[in-house]
Amino acid sequence: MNQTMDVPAKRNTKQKDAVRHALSETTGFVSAQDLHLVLRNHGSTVGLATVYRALADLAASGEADSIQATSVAGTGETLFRACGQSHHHHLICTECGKTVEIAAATVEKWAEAIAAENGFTESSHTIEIYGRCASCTA
Amino acid sequence: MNQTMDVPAKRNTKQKDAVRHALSETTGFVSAQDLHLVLRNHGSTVGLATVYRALADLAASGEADSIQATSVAGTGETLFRACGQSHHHHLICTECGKTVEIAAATVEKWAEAIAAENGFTESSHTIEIYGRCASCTA
DNA sequence: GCATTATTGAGAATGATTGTCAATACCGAC
DNA sequence: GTCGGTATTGACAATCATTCTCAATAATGC
Ligand SMILES: [Zn+2]
Ligand SMILES: [Zn+2]
Ligand SMILES: [Zn+2]
Ligand SMILES: [Zn+2]
Repeated sequence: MNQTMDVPAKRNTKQKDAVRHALSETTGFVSAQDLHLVLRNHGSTVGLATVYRALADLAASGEADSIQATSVAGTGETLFRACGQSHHHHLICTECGKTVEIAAATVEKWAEAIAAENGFTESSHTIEIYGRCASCTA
Repeated sequence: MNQTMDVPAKRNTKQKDAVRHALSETTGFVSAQDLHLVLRNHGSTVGLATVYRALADLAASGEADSIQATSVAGTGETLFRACGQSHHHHLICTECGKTVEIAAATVEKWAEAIAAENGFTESSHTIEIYGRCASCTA
């Protein structure tokens, strides 16, 4: 093996757990800033940078999914959500943020096929569906 | 009609044409900053803010498509590309940026159906496929 | 308990994008 | 073609999300 062991051992901290917990409480996607506010409002003294670091870790380990808030009139912030481990996509309400996880083998195959047809390898994809949920259609 | 005319009449300017032209020259997606550099290197004295404004206009009028550069190790900048008018998606090489426009009625229907099944209306979607093109697979 | 060192938090720094505003250049009217 | 009202421009300041810095703190193994 040529793996120069230099990856710092991870530690469990109250802050990281607090972020994980706060994230699991929310139903839809949230920004790091919003989550930080929620935590502070609950008495936590966690720092903003720490929330960013914790979310980055969760996203890296697959415990959380992240998307870019592009919609309309946004500076494009990153939103996070605690999700199932298996590969899936999202149906998101642009009004209340309600999120439904979507898993469809057919589109996975489609995306894979499109890439292959054009000679692309190591393909990946980004697929999100937006709309206004029943509750918000009033 | 109740349309209080207050939309400022658009004007044609050299700068806007320069941006439009520079954008059409590039084959893949480019950032506003990169496009600004290209223009300056070609002798133009166009300002960065103007390039941003022109690109925003082009994107709004449907003359250009935009995506968020998330991929790997990017601060998430917005990329633009002169595209066909009709609705489509993209297959993008993460290495050289080569872009292929994709149009597939089946996924359009699929996305529409998923939204409807869950009681969502006014649905839209974001679908991009990434990979490494033949030339870059060496 | 103790030493080692990953982690934290406050604030500075960064990078992309947008706002400000006086100077400029379109464009339709004369 | 000239003129005038106003949309547009460009240099720079301002904003916003995110990352970096670094001394202080706390988790882990012994
Ligand atoms: Zn998810
Ligand atoms: Zn997928
Ligand atoms: Zn396109
Ligand atoms: Zn589509």
